[in-house]
Amino acid sequence: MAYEEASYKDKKVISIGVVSELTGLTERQIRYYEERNLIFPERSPRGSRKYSFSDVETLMEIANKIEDGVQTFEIRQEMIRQNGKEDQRELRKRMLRGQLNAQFGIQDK
Amino acid sequence: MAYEEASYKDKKVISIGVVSELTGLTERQIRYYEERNLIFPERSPRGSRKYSFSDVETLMEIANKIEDGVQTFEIRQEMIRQNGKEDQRELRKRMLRGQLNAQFGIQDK
DNA sequence: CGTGTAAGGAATTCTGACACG
DNA sequence: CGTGTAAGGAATTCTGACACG
Repeated sequence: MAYEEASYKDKKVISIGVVSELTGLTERQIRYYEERNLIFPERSPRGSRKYSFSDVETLMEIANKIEDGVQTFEIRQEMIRQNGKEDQRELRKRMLRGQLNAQFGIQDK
Repeated sequence: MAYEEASYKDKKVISIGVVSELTGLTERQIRYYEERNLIFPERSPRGSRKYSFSDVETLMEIANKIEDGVQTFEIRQEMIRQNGKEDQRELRKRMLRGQLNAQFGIQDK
């Protein structure tokens, strides 16, 4: 775990203008979805928003749902549930790994 | 081949300011290496340079070589040789695939 | 050769607000 | 609720050039 590369997909390096081009959303819309806690860009040293490719994908999904008449509040609920599920999956994986280690001493590093 | 995603690694979406932060190089240096044909950013609709993660990696290698006293001209020579090798590898792969197709009719799509 | 810098302009991004519905 | 817009400022990026060595 010496590396914290987080891979290209999650590195926040894209400015709002490019995200706008990539998603077809206006900057106003993108900022609003942040206000509604649907995405969480980082800030560059100078204060401008930086997005990852993951964020771009999330925004495309949000755009689809909004088009279907889903409200931002509901979208957030879905995301929370979704994250909950992922957390459970991770937890299960970790537990399984623990068992294997106990039985066979498989390296966890 | 319906997709042209080119994966995240090669998508040119990073502005020169962020590349500067990521590589530790000044914008002046980054633009100069482009002038010397070592990197090839795309231009956004409005004309600003856009780099990929691949470009960032290439720039880190360039930075190392420059530090070792290698001149931009030599670095370019190396890159050309390197690309030549990759082309040959690709060619060999393609030829092999062709043989297999001829013998067993394996789908190439 | 590789890099710094001052120069002036054009485009980007930010925030808070008013508007419509 | 979700989005558009005008507003003013601050930061970004661009190009061509002069400088040093």
